[in-house]
Amino acid sequence: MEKTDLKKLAKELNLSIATVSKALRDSWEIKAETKQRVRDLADKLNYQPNPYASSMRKRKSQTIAVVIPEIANNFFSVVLDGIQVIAEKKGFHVLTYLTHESYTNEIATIRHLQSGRVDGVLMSLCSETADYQHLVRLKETGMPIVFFDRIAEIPDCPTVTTDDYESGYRATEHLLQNHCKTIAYLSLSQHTSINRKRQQGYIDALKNIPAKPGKNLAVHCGDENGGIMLAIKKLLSKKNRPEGIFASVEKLAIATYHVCNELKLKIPGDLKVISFSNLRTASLLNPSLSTITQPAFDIGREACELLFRKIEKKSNNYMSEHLVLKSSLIARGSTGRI
Amino acid sequence: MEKTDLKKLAKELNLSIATVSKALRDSWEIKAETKQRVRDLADKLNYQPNPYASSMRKRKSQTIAVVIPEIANNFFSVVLDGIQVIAEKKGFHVLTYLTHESYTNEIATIRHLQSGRVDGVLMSLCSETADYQHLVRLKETGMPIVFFDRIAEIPDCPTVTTDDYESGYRATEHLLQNHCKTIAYLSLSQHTSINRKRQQGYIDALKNIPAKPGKNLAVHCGDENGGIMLAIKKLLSKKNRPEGIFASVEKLAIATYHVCNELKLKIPGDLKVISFSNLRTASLLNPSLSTITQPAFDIGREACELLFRKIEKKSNNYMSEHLVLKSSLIARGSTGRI
DNA sequence: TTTTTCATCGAAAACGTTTTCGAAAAGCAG
DNA sequence: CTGCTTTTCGAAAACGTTTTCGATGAAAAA
Repeated sequence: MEKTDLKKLAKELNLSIATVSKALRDSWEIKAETKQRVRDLADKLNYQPNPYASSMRKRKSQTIAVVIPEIANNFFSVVLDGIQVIAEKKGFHVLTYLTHESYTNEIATIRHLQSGRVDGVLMSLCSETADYQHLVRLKETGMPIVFFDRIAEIPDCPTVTTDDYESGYRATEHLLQNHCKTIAYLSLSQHTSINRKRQQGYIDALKNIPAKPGKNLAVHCGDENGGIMLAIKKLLSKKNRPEGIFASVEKLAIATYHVCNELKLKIPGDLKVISFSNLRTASLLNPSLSTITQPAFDIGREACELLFRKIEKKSNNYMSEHLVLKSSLIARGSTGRI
Repeated sequence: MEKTDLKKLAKELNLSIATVSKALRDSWEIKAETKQRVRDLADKLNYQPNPYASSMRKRKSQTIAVVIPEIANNFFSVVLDGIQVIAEKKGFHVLTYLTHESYTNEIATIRHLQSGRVDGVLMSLCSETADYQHLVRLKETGMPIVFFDRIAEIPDCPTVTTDDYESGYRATEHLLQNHCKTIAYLSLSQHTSINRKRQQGYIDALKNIPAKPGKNLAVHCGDENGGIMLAIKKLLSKKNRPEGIFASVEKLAIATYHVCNELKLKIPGDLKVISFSNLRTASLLNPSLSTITQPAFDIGREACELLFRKIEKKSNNYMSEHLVLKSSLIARGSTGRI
């Protein structure tokens, strides 16, 4: 059975292509009875309009792109879930692109997105990205972009983030209250927006709290596994190793657990750990992991809704919302008293 | 700066649209010097060909669809990673669709895929799916489909799976060897291909092993969280509760851990647990979780490569490969002696 | 009756590519 | 200089929609 198109329907019904097209989109120009005839045959022949022809003619693709550093990651995969739910509700399709934390990949992806393949872009920067030229160029073509989590500071671009500064502050405070005298801050890269804010929260907590402040100890580990393990092992092997670790992303906490196993360090006895994390098994770890948990699903939902508002009424160009959702600190065993 | 298209390039260069088009795709018909002129201007004006026009004309979209039950799932997100890597290498785009374990959603998605939006489909069935009509119809339109993990038995459809029967057998055997006299088998649904094979392995292991066989105890929990917790709680509250649990998917093991916490049951003392799982923190759980781990990334990679072979040489219709990768059983604390 | 309006449809021009086919020019052999 | 091939390009027809605009006939208003 070859594909059925408008022409075929038209011939079969003794109508013009134009009439069939209008009937299918329920135009007022077409008589009710004709519409029904058209719909019936369309159903019978299982007609599916060619999305590429339609997209070309209407110059919109009903498609959005999601550009993220990685997918095998609890945070991003849940965000994507939220995005998909909204997109599906709007009848939009979702193309996902992974940068794998590579700036070069990000450039290439963004460059490609100039083609008009998508009507909008949802994006979280890769850890290497320190320059926003490519994103500014994309934005200048009129492409609606919404950033989430790892955002780019670009004028008139909506963002969805969490209260990273406050969370960083509270996490550090939490460690201090649990008697950590020295606290290390772990991150992948110093470039990302989230790192800057979380680290600033960490620094300010160390400064402002009257209890004898641990010294500022920030470690940027890079994003590949070997380097992370090495950096943490080095940190924890020093004779004056920190008493607490604040991991700015989940994989650093996981690595810390593994290193502690290797070095026979007890959590929370020898080392207390808290981490940004969306691990669903945080409470089942040994010991259970204290986390700052971001509302990942809502981030995806809100970012996607923001994007659709941008897509639908481009006129409202003055709109530049910055949505900040709240993360929640959940204290568990890894920061508990011995 | 308005978008640049072939017409604009042609006018600027005093060439025809045809020539510019052919120059950009490096046709032999075009003089080297002309090609260079065209490429230079295209670069300068940042020309990006309109993918929809191109797709319509060439009748191929350079796009594949991935249809999976959920994305916030360690297994599927890693599979997707593998898929993306291959797709990107081939210059293809990836549309993802989530069925959220709903048959209705699956039907709608598959129906839409008849439109020609994609050149091929990678798919894992939702747990409700017991009937393959919609998939057969899609296949009959000539759409290349490759199933992975939860496959549909449809003639001439390549599949990528793991050795589910053997793994089910080995997992059960492992529990028996660790002195479980009664073993419950947990699954989401009895419809899926993986469930049938894993459960059959379980049943045969119970039958074939001479040591006093535990009785066959299969529980199908459904796929929503409340139901799962309830079913497991009911199972473990019975006075003759099983001594071992074989969870056919990760979320059932997680739920089991939570229920055990609630009921004050000790793992592995009161209950031993093994599960199919791609949890990266399995070794860090309390207790560490014995797993059958599937090579998720490779499944994605292989499935995608199979799909591209289907897409590229449709002629080879006789090809109907069934790739079976090996899972690995990793014994950890949850099945250990007390 | 004549003129206007209204309801219903169709012809045709887009949308931006790719590809076929023929034309022109240039080179070469005779 | 003639006939032939080769090189290089352009005209035009697709691909399947959507949309504008005009045509037609019938009903309503004059």
